[in-house]
Amino acid sequence: MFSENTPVRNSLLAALPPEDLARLRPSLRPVELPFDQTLYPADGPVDAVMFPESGMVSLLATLEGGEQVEVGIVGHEGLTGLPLVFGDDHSLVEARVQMEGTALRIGAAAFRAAMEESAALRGLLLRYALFFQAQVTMTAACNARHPIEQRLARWLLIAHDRAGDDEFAMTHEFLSMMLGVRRPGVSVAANTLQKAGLIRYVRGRMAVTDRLGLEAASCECYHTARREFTRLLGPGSSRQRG
Amino acid sequence: MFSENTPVRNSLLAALPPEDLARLRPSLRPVELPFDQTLYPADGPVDAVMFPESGMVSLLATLEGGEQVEVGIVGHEGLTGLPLVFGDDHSLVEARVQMEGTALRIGAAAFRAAMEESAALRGLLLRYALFFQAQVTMTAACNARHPIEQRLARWLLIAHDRAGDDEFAMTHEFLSMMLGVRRPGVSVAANTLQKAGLIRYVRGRMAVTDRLGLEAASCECYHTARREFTRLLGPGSSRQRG
DNA sequence: TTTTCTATGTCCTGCACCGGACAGACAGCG
DNA sequence: CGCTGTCTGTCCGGTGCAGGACATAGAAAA
Repeated sequence: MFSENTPVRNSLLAALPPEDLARLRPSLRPVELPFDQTLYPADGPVDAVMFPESGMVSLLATLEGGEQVEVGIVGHEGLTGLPLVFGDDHSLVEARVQMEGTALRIGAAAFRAAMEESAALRGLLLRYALFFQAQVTMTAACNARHPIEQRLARWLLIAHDRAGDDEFAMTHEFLSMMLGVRRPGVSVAANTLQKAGLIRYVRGRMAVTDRLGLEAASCECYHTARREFTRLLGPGSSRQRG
Repeated sequence: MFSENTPVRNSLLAALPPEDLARLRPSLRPVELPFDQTLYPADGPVDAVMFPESGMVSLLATLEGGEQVEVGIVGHEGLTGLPLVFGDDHSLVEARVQMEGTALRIGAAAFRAAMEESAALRGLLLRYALFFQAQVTMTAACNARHPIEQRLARWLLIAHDRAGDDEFAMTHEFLSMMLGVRRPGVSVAANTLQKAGLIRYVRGRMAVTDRLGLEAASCECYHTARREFTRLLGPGSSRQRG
């Protein structure tokens, strides 16, 4: 569907052995990820796997009353449609685009076939699934114990990692939904971070001005998840353990 | 290691085709799960998979400062050592026995071999992994939004499911650690549930007296997780989707 | 320019829960 | 029997955040 020489910008695909990637390529179609698009709804069918090349997708649990809580984030380092990796075609959570971008899409049937063909793909995606589990685990602990300001810092770091730019679009209103707190709560926390010189923002534009300071202001959950990512999917992780 | 005719009381093993189970049996050893035993530590190696036949095991994330937050629970319906299912031998979370019981244990190497041999085992355990993910997801949302009383009710229901008895050992102190709240907070919530006639307790003995009422008092998270379990692992779930 | 919309800052009240402390109650043990 | 340890109920002050409201300030539209 696109030239064999086009470099892939999704880390998972990039980590595949060239032959495995080559076999996968004909099934991969580039697609846009427009802001606010729902890739699949909560408690509904999953018809494709997306490998983002840019942008950011949130996974949101929906509670009765309709309120949503973010439990995971996917960018160019991962994939959406995780249930398909497990051989299921149904998702408990909604996948929604939070920063526009592009992705490579593969339909459920083709994906299933590819998984059966390629042991490298299976191993890699299972490691990603384990990382994602770690992310959700840290979110559960974080939601239970950490104050807004630390969670905000964590979220901004994750967004910064995916944005590919120090500046990106982001309102307090939006952040409040992601963190599951009130909007003024975000304003106060963001103000504190801004006064500390870690970020700058005006009307929906957010900029990270002191990355290291922001890391120090966040809870450990960010680092724990990143360390887990590196262990499972970082350089040198493909010669495998168990 | 034990007679081929001994019925297995672990739901996952019981759901295996007889031939697959028979092949697995020689590697399975019955072990005790004494109260408070750590099966594997946080951020440490996982050397075996355990299929509990009774009792209950908590998975606990540890935050800096040493405080622990429960993110998942395993009983006779599941297994511990989930990273081994993903081809990894390391766990971010601690697995600790919270209600004594027994389990069937299989070492990491034998488990790995069994996974390679049996497609049924792989499929089944991947579905369990997906259910477990749902459990952690709901916990993340629940920790973010639900008050102590509802979370307590949810936890008691989960414990009740595993206990195999309407009465079981359970102190407020212990519950407070599991829920990540103060002990008096549990006392107040438990008192409310008791006054409503849903539970009874004295000095470390807890009894569920109105199961349906307790379900009504809990948040939806309990039902959501149970529905997901039924869908993935309940009767008739083995002829597979994707 | 003025109008309108959206994003942000700020204030209020109220509640859930924290951290800490303490007293009563029950159980096991000498 | 009393002693001791553990479990539970309750109260304190304090805080973080909810729910709600309102003012202000950029930005976009007219």
